[in-house]
Amino acid sequence: MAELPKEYDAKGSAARWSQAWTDAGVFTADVADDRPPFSVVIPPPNVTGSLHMGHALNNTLQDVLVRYKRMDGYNTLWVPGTDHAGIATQWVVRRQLEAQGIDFRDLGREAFVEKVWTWKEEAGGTIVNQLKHLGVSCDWSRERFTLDPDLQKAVTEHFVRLYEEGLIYRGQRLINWDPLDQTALSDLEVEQDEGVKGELWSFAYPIRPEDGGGEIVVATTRPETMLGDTAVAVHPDDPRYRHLIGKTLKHPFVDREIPIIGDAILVDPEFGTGCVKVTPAHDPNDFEVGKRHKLPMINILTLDGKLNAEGGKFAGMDRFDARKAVKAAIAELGLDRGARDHVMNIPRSQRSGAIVEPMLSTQWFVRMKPLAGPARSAVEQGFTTFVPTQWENTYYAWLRDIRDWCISRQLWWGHRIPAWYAPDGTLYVARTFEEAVAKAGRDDLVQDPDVLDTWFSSALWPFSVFGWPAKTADLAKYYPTSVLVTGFDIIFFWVARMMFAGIHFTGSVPFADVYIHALVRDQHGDKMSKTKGNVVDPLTVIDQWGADAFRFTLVAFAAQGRDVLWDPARVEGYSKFTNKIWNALKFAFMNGEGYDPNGPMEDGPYELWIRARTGAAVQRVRDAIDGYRFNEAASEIYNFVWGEYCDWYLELSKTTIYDAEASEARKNAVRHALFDTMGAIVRLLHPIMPFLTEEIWSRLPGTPGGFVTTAPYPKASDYPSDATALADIARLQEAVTEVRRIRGEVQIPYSVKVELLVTDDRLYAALYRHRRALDELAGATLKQADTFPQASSLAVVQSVACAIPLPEQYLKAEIDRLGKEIAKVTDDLSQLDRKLGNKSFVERAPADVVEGFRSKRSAANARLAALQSSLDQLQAGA
RNA sequence: GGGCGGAUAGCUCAAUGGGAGAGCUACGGCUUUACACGCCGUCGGUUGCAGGUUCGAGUCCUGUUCCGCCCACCA
Repeated sequence: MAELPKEYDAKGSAARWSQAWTDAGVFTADVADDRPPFSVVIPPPNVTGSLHMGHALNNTLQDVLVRYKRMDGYNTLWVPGTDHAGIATQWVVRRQLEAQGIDFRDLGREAFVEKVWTWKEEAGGTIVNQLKHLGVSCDWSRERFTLDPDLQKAVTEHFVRLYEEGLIYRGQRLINWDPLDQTALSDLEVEQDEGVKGELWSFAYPIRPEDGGGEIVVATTRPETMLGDTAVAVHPDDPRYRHLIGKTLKHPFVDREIPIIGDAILVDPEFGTGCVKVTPAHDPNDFEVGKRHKLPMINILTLDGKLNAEGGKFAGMDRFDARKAVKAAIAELGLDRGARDHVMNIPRSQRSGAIVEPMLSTQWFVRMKPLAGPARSAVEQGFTTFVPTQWENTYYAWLRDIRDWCISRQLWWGHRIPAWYAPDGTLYVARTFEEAVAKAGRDDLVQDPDVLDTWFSSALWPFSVFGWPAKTADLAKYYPTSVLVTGFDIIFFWVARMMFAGIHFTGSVPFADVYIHALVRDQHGDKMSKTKGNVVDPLTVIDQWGADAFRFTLVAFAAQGRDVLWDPARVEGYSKFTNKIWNALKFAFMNGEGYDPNGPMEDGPYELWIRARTGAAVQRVRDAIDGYRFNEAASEIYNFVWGEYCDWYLELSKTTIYDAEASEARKNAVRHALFDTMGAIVRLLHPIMPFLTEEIWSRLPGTPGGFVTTAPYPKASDYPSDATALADIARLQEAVTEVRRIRGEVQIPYSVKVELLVTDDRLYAALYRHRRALDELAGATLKQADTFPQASSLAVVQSVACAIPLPEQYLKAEIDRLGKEIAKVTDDLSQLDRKLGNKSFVERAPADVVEGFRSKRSAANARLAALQSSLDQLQAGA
């Protein structure tokens, strides 16, 4: 038997096996392999990113599925890759340049993009390397980047086709403008800062003297926008103001006359003064009013958030300075009508944090309604299933109320919009410049300077990675993919968009299942964030406890529909699990000398038992993974390994190993069970703990060789059940546990052997076969007896009273124990009596349920009687 | 304003309508020859609250409180 290191070397194993797998190309999928495919595309992390807990959880769960399916005989492919992440990446490089005193704008577009590429080549591999530390089994030969030439082609195709179908249009709309990044944003990229304390400030617009004079009071949270007001609206049925509709106001600062209009949709007469200032170019509601009433739409802001020439004397001021200045100027004119506290939401850019301005702007949009419908019904009809299903409602709700998607971004890093303009402004959308020139019949065309929303390219990921629009073999084999594993935070950003893009362009849903996992939070349930300082770095955890323990922890935490509350104690605990397994292996090695997998074997009851238990565990683990109940899979393996294989089988195996009279065939059978069960364990566990299991597999005698990662996943049918052995060992376990409890409570150390006296012939005969086990596991010597000595402790096994003779010193403790036990059983019994005394229960409950309670009652009765008589006897003697 | 999720042992979490469990912690014992990163045992509960359905509710229904999240244009 080969030498086994004293401890498991997590780091060494990770390095060794990662390399070995790569060298052997075991994760490289063969498109010609005609076994059924199982394919997954990674949610591509930002190329700027570094691995955080969310990535770790996400990729561990994918790896569990992928490794499981690979072992289980599927042609398995996991496509890795990264996302170019427009805004985020542009910022990273922009800041680096700023640190060198360079303004990226001075560099010019081409040079800047060149810089970003250089940076990407140098630093973009960080997250990929970090993923490898986690042990993911991606097919790196198929790694993709969303700006790869092929994927650019796919994005262009996507855009052009949608444009040709009338599903993409260019138009002037009110969009979300980020004055810091100076780009438009989609609705999803804007977050609301909720419950901000602000003020609702009122001022008066004077009514023209020729319209009768007087004033009308309006309120606003953004005073500076009054510079863009082109109307004041009242409710058409409001008796207070009805008569003013059609009259005109004089703007106090700019040379403009403002009509009073009636609008029943905008105005709630109950709110504020019942009069609303209308700024169509800077408020979504007002924009609609502007369209309804054909009002002028006056943009008062520059792209960096200052007042433009329309701002009159406030022109050039920053928007927030202008706010104060406008208020002051109004007050000077005596038009200030006071302010009151007001709690409001402030829209901020998800990326930059800047306060977003609604701004009238010409941008590119995707018409969503026609695309959303099929995406919805595909899920409704079950072509794609969300796990847990509750997320389907979230998905439906978003698609139901969807609005058009603003896809143009005023950035330099990203997919350039395939649209060209002639000098006269005529627009040509084409796949290439040449195609545009051909369409235009001239070559003095200028390409649209904007790039596309990053998510516009991510939407194609499940098929662009396979070469779409080309009809590749990979596309035919691996698309649609089997499952998408992702977090709920990008159901709208990504999942929904992949759904409609996939359905629209390929005619089929991009994945059969969507498994939605939770967020990783800290121990207190708070979101991890750099500002809070509660971020846990996965690489630090891996470094300290090893990737196996880390992955096991993540999987054990991944209960459906629950957030993961990170608790460092759990990793420590599971690192002990790796140690436990290693030591079990060590035990097998120490006693495995002479093992011959093909030699004669004679199984004993314990071998039959562990085989049956293994089969049951295999089935439970398979069921759990099949149902995406990852935490259950982890806990089943944990309990089986620790609670059955180690706690029971290893101990029971000693009865043969240490038995000088046991035959070689018996010993060989035990060695086989030790190694074979370990072989089942490492295969069962491999998807969760890839390195430890590969390390063990490589050393395990009796395996066919090769990697565990390509070994077949255990099947329950390989481990036949055996009802006799199960019942037999259950009885033994009951006896051992009973003796141990008495030892524990009466405080008899194991150094003191006890006798277990049995009068019942059948029980004695049954336990006799296990007398060595009783000795080994409970320190009890089995003896047949006619009567029990007065000074003894009571052990009840299978409702039969047995006795453990006790030296004088333990009798007091035994009396206490019996008292407590009697109280417990009495209580127990009274509940059972109550239940079974209930006529309706006995009549209406299913027979097997009633029968179950009856047998529990008779067991409790027997136990109580035994306890009572034992106590009586002891007290009589005392 | 609408919607979703959660609330179970000190902590983190389980429990197809059939007597509420596990791990960790705590407490007691054990240097038993794989493992003290261990072994054996014990304590610990009005399942947020109030109703209802049912022979039977942590589980289903109604209401309610707290926590978290998502969506939404009230100036």
